[in-house]
Amino acid sequence: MEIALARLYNSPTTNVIGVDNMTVSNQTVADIFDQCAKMLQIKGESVHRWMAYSRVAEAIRDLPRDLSAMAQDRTLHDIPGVGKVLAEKIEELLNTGQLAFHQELQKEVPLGVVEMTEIHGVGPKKATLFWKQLNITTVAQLEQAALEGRLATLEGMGKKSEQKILESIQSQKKHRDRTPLGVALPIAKNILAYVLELDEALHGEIAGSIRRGRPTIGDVDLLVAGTNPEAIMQRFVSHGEVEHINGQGKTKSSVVLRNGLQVDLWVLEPSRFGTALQYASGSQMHNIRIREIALKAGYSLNEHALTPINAAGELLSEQEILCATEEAVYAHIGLPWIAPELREDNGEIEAAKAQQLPHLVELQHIRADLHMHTTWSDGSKTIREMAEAARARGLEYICITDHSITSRVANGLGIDRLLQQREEVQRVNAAMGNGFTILHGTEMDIQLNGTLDYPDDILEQLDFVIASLHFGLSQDRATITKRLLNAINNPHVDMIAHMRGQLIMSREPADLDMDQVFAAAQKTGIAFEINSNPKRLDLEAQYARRAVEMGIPISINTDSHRIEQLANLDYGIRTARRGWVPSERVINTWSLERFREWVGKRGKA
DNA sequence: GCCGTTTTCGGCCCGACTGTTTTCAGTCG
Repeated sequence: MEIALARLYNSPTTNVIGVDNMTVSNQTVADIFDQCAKMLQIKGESVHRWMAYSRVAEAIRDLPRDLSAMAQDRTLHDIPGVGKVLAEKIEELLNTGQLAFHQELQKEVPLGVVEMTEIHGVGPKKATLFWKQLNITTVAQLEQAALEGRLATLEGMGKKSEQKILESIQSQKKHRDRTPLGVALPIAKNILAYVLELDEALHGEIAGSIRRGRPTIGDVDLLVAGTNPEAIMQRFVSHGEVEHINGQGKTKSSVVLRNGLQVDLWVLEPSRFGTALQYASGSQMHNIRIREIALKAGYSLNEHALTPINAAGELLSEQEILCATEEAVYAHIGLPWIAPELREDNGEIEAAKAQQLPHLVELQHIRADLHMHTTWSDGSKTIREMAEAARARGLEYICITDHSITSRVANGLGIDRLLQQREEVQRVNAAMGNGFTILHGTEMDIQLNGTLDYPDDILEQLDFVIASLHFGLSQDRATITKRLLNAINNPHVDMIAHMRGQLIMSREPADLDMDQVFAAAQKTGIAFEINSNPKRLDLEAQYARRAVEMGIPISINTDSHRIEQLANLDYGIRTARRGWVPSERVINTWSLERFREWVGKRGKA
């Protein structure tokens, strides 16, 4: 996990004293807790103490509510890992914009030393060594010292270590951030396929955070079952995109690609594939919990096997249990298989124990795509071409939802063209024949003042109405929330698309008051979209989960502007599964009849 | 610092790889 120091420093909340009318974001609290964890670690505090801060930071990042709202409800203790001390620290941050404990720590450990530990190959011990021995307190100073050969003279260091640190600093300058899922997944598939071309590589899986469906990826984890690890590893490191080999062993190797992405490969014999896949899929916190449960059941669990432990606490290695599948791993410790997208230690283990895991939506459950564009606005294909492509992908119905008039750059439709388009939809529908239906809808803009682009008497005539925020996304919280509520409260609007307006790693989400938004949606019965475009993946999983818990319907759509984008549905499904979304709650898994009935009950024919 | 069909204290997962050692510490996942 990387700490975004720049973001933390630039956040006004850390510099302002005595703020009362300023909201401290969840992100800021998480960043400060992460820094506390790092500083405690450098200070040599107990691993359990600093891990407590790190765990809570991670939990806060995945929270679907504002900490400030939770503090008012007195529900901070509901966050796993938050006890008396951390709840008080969160409240201090929310109330004052700063944390005295954090500032005290900074007097003992310079933040530049924390920053050094973010360099690959530099941990708390090395960072402390450079700081205490050479008085180095910034990454720039560390780079200079490495160039001058001063690091190699230290105890426990040598020329090779110095060179590695130098390379890490320089490579980190090129590639600091995480990688979007939409970039990492195709690369992972490509490299895995390349390795599997080798006869000795029997089968494999993409593991890690890609398998869990996270919207951004730190590194790619691959797993291969095979009989000749050396040959498989050699094949792996000889892939054309490999720029640097971090390490190459018999069971694990790690490389860096030309684009800066790190890829790790584990190779195990097929009989151990299940334990290895379970291990490599993570998350770390899920695995810690699973291994604790294994211990209570009398086993030590690692990536190779489940090993029984006798009363004296000794491993009975000769009795180890091999698992070729993940199902076997979970079964041996008394749990049903848990879908990888749920494995974040976010309640999935408790649900598994209670036999209450959700029946998650799958790609093949989807019968319709309710959000796509054509040449009528900014799409590249005609209604007919989009329909044919959707039918070829196995869908039963689609809804054409071109932009409305306010999106002038997207050639948005005025009322006249919207009505003309309806006639063409009817013509193409007839031409398509039985067994496939094209619905006519719109993706209607919500104007800056909250006004909708079409009047109610026009909306009434459409099969399905989407409302979207496309601009003015940096309005203040009260303004943009009111604007969105205006759309949610219109009975003719059936769905809000890509609600928060985020673009992964390039645009922050709008500052919506999500408590108000969810409450309004629960009242009106409107659906929320999970947009499958890998640049959006909006709603994010934690909000999708909250929607499910509140009974708000979900729709998973591609927002396609080109035929190839229809395949993006896979990303939306992964996001929905991370959000614990069961298929019966997804309106486009329903038959056309049921879907029409649902829309009809919302106030239209 | 958290947590509890081992509850208010004593626990809190497990192994691979590298470089510097000469048996292991540090880092990473």
